[in-house]
Amino acid sequence: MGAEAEDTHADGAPDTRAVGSGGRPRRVSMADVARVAGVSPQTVSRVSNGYPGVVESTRDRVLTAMRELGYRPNSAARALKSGRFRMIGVILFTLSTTGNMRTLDAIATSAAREGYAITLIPVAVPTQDSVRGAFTRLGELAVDAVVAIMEVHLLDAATVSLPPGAPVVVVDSKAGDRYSVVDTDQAEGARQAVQHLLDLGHRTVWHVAGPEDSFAAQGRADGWRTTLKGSGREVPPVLHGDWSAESGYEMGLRVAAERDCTAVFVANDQMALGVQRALHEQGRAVPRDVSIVGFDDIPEAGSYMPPLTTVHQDFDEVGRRCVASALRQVQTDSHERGTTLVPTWLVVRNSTAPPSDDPLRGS
Amino acid sequence: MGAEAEDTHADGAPDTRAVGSGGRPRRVSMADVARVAGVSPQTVSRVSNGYPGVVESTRDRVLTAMRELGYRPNSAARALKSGRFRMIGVILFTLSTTGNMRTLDAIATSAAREGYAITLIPVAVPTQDSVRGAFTRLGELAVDAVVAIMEVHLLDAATVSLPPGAPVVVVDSKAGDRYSVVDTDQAEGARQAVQHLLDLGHRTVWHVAGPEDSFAAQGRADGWRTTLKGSGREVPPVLHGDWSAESGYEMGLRVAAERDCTAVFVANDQMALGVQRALHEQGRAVPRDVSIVGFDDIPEAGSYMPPLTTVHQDFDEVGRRCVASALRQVQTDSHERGTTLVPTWLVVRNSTAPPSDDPLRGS
DNA sequence: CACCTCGATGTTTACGTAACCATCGCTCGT
DNA sequence: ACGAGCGATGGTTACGTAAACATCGAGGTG
Repeated sequence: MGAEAEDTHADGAPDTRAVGSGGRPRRVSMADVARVAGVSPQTVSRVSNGYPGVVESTRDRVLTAMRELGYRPNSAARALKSGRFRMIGVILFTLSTTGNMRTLDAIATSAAREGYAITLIPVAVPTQDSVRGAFTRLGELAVDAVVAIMEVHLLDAATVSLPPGAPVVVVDSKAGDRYSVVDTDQAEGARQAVQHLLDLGHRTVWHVAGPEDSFAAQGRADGWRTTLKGSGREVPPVLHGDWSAESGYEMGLRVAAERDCTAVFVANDQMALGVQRALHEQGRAVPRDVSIVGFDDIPEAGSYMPPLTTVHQDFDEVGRRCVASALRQVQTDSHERGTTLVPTWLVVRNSTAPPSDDPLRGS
Repeated sequence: MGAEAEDTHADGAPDTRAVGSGGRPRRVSMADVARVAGVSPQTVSRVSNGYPGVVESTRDRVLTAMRELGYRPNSAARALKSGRFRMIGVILFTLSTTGNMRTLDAIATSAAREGYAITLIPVAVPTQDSVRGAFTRLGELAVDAVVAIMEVHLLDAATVSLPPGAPVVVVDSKAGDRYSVVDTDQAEGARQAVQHLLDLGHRTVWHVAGPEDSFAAQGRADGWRTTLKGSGREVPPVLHGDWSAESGYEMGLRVAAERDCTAVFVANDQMALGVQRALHEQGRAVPRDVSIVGFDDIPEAGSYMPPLTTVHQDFDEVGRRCVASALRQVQTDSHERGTTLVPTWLVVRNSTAPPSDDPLRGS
């Protein structure tokens, strides 16, 4: 429906308003609909918002008039009056990491189900109009709530100033004492990965971590360390990558040089790909010589060579809970704190096996 | 800056307005700033928008008052008055394909540079308030322009009704006769891939395509077919995947069964990963027995085993041109048509080589 | 020296909506 | 039968901003 009013040029009947050069047609307003339907603008408002207290016949008349005129509510006016935008802002540094992207996707889907749209809040992008000496336009973000996918201290330092009073939900951070925090249970995920390798009989497990300033990376490294210590195992030095496959390759070379190493837990699947390649190039077979467990369970993980055993992150659930918390705060005009952890689970594929008795390996 | 006014509760001086339960503090408006600065609201407006015609001393006084009160422009009121939202809507079905995601990222970055934010327009998501018999809230999208990342016929069929009169830019589609279309030069990219393989001495090139309803997939398949025919080569049957590595694996098994096949052009890098694995499992070495060229040049492509030769898509440039066209239309209140193609280039890595003289392969 | 011009600033108004309150007409209870 | 009560609808107003127009004062020109 609505197609017949979609294109004012294509329709048989020419638009009644001036469409001439530059003079925009001035959108159909409630008053127009009210006039055609023979009711007051207020009744149109009630119908438009689905409020009760409008008799069926009147409602039909209004809806017909709306269709006829191609009426569309003016969200600016509505927002001005109601103070609500039906919009959630998502603030992040980059879309180019799988985790951010999938979290965003989940948030958008979940929000849409509640009738909320998503605005991307760009960060640290120098705007051109700064030269005009005016306040930055990006400060006026028309959002009812904000979901930040970043470490809290980065959020604090960010150049955006959040709308005061707007609820904030944070992903990928601690600080549950200040905001509502939703996150994957990084430590538990790491534990699942490490325990799986220990159960297979590996003496210890190496770790290729993400960048040091990432809270997710820290959480996974902590979980790895804690699990090893809890089992009384030796804790090898941490190797830090930057989430990229390329950095995984570099760390993989380091791992390959450690002839003792029979098992590696890699903090994300992209780096795991690089580790696999490095091991392969160095003649160390996966999983015969070295077992690998990744993190994320990206769609491609099942197509690695060999298919990657990895910790599955439930991004959809993270998104759902973010939106749920944000909207709860918006609707009750309250402020939530505390941390919600979303469970992970291990997906066992072919990159892990018991350690072999390879005579090459010393001691 | 702004931190001192960020939290009305924390400050020493209690807010002069009622902050009680539910009664929100009513934001600082231009009138408030004007009163404090001792000027008219209009002058505040001029300063806020960076308009000329305000003397330096007055401007300073206003800016000081703004800072003092923690003033933030009300975008709803601004949009209501000006009719502009400084917002671009991006409409797409899913974020879960690399191409969509990277295009979105590029658009967001490019838009931010111009002071525009991005709203994600979800498609075909059933909303809860449909039960209320009201118009869907998602129809009121507050955007000045729309970028659609999808085939045009899908856009037409989509459940969203675009704001009438708003400029539309389309990616991944033909229909330059109706809209402004920006896209990667799929055919040329395919040509580069196929020509590279032919130049290496391969007799012909097989093709693992994307889904049939994708315009990008069609464009790449057409480019492949045209290049082969142009060189008088045999055109093998097209194999269709769905962009996923898993589907690439399935098609890879089919390719591996074709003992004649020495070269494959795969329509994206994820599927190429699957093809690699299938060939590997079937004992056909890459690139010795079969050469592979992918499409996209995702960051992981260099970490495949072997590193993948692929066609690089310049997503950033696509995003830039989308935003440029959209904003040009917004600012001049015009309607652009025509197609802009963004060049691709071949990135040669290790998955391609001249065909070997493997005796297994018949004549 | 009166007048004109132009730059700086103020005043008025309308943008489209929804909350609030008023009004109107009907039904139900006694 | 008549008023209370209630459901349906209308009238008024304010949300915060920016365009259009008005005003005011200073400096230049004849």
